[in-house]
Parts: sequence; C-alpha cells; structure tokens
Amino acid sequence: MLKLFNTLTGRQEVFEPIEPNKVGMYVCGVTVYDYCHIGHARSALVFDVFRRYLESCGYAVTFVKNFTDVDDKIIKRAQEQGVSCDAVTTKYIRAYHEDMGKLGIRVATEEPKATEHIADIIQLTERLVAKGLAYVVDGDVYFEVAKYPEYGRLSKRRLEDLQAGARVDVDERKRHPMDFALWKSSKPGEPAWQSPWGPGRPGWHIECSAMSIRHLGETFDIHGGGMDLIFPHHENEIAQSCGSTGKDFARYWVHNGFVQVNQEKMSKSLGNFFTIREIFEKSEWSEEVTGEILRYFLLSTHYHGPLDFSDQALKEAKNALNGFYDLFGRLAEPSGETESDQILSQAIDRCRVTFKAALDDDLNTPVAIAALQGLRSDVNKLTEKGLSSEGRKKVRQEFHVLGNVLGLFQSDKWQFGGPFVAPIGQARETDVALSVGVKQSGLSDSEIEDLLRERNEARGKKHFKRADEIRHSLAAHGIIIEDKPDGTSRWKR
RNA sequence: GGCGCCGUACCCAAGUGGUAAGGGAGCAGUCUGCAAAACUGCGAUGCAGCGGUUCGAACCCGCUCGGCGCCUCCA
Repeated sequence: MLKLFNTLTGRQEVFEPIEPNKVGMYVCGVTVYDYCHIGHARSALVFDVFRRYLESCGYAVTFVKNFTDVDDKIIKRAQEQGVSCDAVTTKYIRAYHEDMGKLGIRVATEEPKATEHIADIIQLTERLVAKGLAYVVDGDVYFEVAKYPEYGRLSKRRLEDLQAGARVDVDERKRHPMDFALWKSSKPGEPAWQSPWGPGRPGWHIECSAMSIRHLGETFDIHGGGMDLIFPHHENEIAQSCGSTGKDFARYWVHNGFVQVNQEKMSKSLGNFFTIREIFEKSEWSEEVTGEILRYFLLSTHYHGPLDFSDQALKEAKNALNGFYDLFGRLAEPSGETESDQILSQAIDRCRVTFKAALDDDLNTPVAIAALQGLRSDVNKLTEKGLSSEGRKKVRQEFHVLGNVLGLFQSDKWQFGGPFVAPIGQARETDVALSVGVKQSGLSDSEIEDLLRERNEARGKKHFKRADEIRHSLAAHGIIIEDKPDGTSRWKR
C-alpha cells in the first residue's frame, strides 16, 4: 500500500487512485531555452522512478510531462542568437532527450508542448473570464486571486502575507499584486496567436492546466514537480483549474527537493550548476557507467530532502556500485556447487519484502537500496559456501527485476569494472561486453588482454617478478587484476 | 516581515515515542605467490545545545545556536 507525502495536506496519505489500477500523473517539465543541469535530472529521475514503481505495482500509468516552449527566456535566447524561437526549443528538446536518455529516464506517455495547446489555453481563459475570475486589460488577461477564496492553500500562504513580502514592481493595471497573467498581448517580433483579446501568447501557468486537463481529465491523481514550483506556479494552476472547472484538480501533490552545492541550492543565478552533459563529458567512465553512477547517487537520498552534489559523492556511488557489479561478475561464472541453493530463496524473499515496504513508504529509495545491499551481502556469503549456476542466474535475474524499478543493474553485460579475460587459448566470448565499464581514456582492451596473457604465462612458470611488473604497470593505468583460483584472471578499471 | 525546511559516526544516509538500518572510507584478521574480491571482527551509551512532558525521546513541547529554502524566473 503506497503512502505519499501530499503537499496539499502536509501529511503522508495512502494513495488511492480515482480509477482502480489506473494512475494519471502530470509532472512539470522544463522550459527549453538551455541545457538541463543535475537539478533537472533529479526531478526527472524521481518521477521516472515513481512511474516505474507504480507500474511495477500493477497500475496502468498515464505519465504526462510537458515542455514549456513559449516563454520570455526563450524569446530572449532566440534574439541573442539571432535564430527563431522554434530553433531554440527544437534544439533543447532534443538535448533534453539525449541527456535524460543517458540517465535511463524513460520518455513519458505524453510529452505535450505549450504551443500545441493554444486552443485549449484560450478556451480555459475564456471560461475564467466568463466566470468573472479573470479580467481583460489592453489585450492582457489576468486571473483575479481575490475572487478565489482557496488561493494559498497549497503553499500555506495568505494573501495578506504575500502582499507584505512582495518586492516586485507591481503592474498598476492589476487589481491585486498577486494577480497573474493568463494571456499576454505580444510585442512585435514575438510569437503570437490570434485570440479573442487580440494577438498574444499564454502566460506561464495556464499551459499546465490546459495540458493536464486535456491529457488526464479535469481531476487526476498525481501532480509533481520541484519544490520551487509550489509557489506560485502550482498554486496558480490550482486556482485556474478549479476556478474554471469547479472540480478538484490534482489529488496528490508531490514535490522533490533541490540538488545543492556546498549546502546551497544549485541554480542558474548563483552560477553553481553543473549541466548533465558537462558531467558526462568530464567523467572518466563510459557513458553507461556514468549514467548509472548518477542514478545511484540521485536515489541515495529520499526525494523530499536536499541532496548535495560533489565529486566525492559520485565517487562513493561508484564504489558502492562496484560491489554489486563485482558480485554480478561472480554470478556469471559457472558453478556446480549447490550448498546454498535452498536458502537462496529466503534471502530473495526477504529482500523483496523490505524493498517493497521501502518504496511503499513515500518512495524511500535509500531504504530500498539498503535492501538491495542486504541481498548483495547475503548472496556474497552464499556464493562463498557454494551456489549453483542456476541459483546464480536466478539471483542475478532478481537484481535485474528489482533494480529495474530504480533503473539500476539493467546491463546484461555484467562487466561493470571491465571485461572478463578468458583463460589463455580459449575463445574470447565476452567481446560484446568490452564497451562497458571502460574508462574513456587509457589502454585499449586488447592491449590489456595481451599483457594479461603474458602475465599468466609468467605465473604459470612461477616468474612472479615479471607477473608483478605487469600488475604494477597496469595498476599505473588504473587497471586492477583479480586472479581466480583456477589460474585465470579478470580485470577492471 | 510572513511561510517552511534542516542539523544523526570520518563522509553519505535511514529511522519521527520503545531503546541507533544501510553504504563509502579506515583499521585488524582469514584467504591469496603478490594483489584484488569475498568473508570475519572493530567503530555514535548517543542523534547541534539546554530545559520540559513521559515508565521510556534522536523522535513530542519550549528556548538557544548553526545552516538553508520560498515569498521574484527557477526542477
């Protein structure tokens, strides 16, 4: 039974979908005027895991994530670069998919764009004007917050408090400083659509109301996004949507915490952000490995709390992951021993139970990961005592299935650290795996394997001095050799 | 000024009334030609500090100190 922390009520609540076995979930995506940073990645990843977990619980999930593709910042960026807004948004939508794809974040069921929903936006705005909740001034349309008594419910703010703190220039034409634009008349050269109030473009908040209602209906289950969207964005969405439809809007509001750097929020204005592609470019690990490191790192803290980004944190994630992949490597090796086979399923069951309980508890991914660590520890002991090939395969499959919810352990090419080296003279069966887990620079795989062959020949002749020379020279390149009892070796970086 | 969050071992991080999960790093040992991996053992009598409530508190209440977020575009 899944429990969620609902920002609307400030409490953890049992999740009950409107329709049994179905979930409609809307998450605010990004404004596409620049590359995404690791904070965007966290938000995207958290809701990707929400979606995966709901699916693994048997729900049919309709997951909608929008792109804001009309906005002041986009217009500004297009003017700076002397290109069309369309060129800007196309470029960064593609970049979004590239970056998030590297993190294993799945494409949503629907990924609507604001510009594809202008008719819906106009219709929604018209209804608000007709109901007297919005007013028109010189081609602009504003939502009148004073007409909506529930305003402030989500963010737990009162209009009076907001007024006291407001330090923005107040548009004299607005009836209340907190009134916000549903529709903006356009200046020459800006993107514009025809509307009952003249040519213009949508305000920021209305698009999400329009798109969520269009794709999920007037009332739906879950609405998510970063904590910084609670006010004013989500507050305004609620006001517009409920004001217009007279019905409840989203029932559960879920917000993820920030990625920080040195205890401070990562943000563009502070200049302390790292883009996703920058991290991949700087990584000494392959793309696949880097993606999994980031995923592990981002899920190692509960989604609601802050998360401090640092090189050390990534290094720790890599080390933790090494433990799993070292085990997977051993699980791929054949074994005729069966001592532990009978108690294997107990260990697996134990892990399943704690894993599910953790995610049921408001998607507690750190505890879920701890459950997987527990299984790793158990299986290490079992393999030591003797686990058959079948048992090894079974438990690797279990890691695959459970890991899938978090997007971890999905590579069938198990060599996270490096490829397995076949005994001398035997065919190299593992060539398919060579691209995995390899640092982006350094010795090539064939160079390493040649040296390893030479070393194993030396070892066979008890020429340990030469063998150690090779070990040390490979170590200088960051290559670690593991000798197995049968005289063969494997290596990793 | 208003609203809210956080402070748990060297680092990361769960736990929100019943006596401190898990990971990383470190140290010692077993194994190993060496090494790595794995295994075994060690590590907070205490959860920012001080009071209070309770049979019992990291968890509840109050105060203090320190850090942060939102109120303005922001994942």
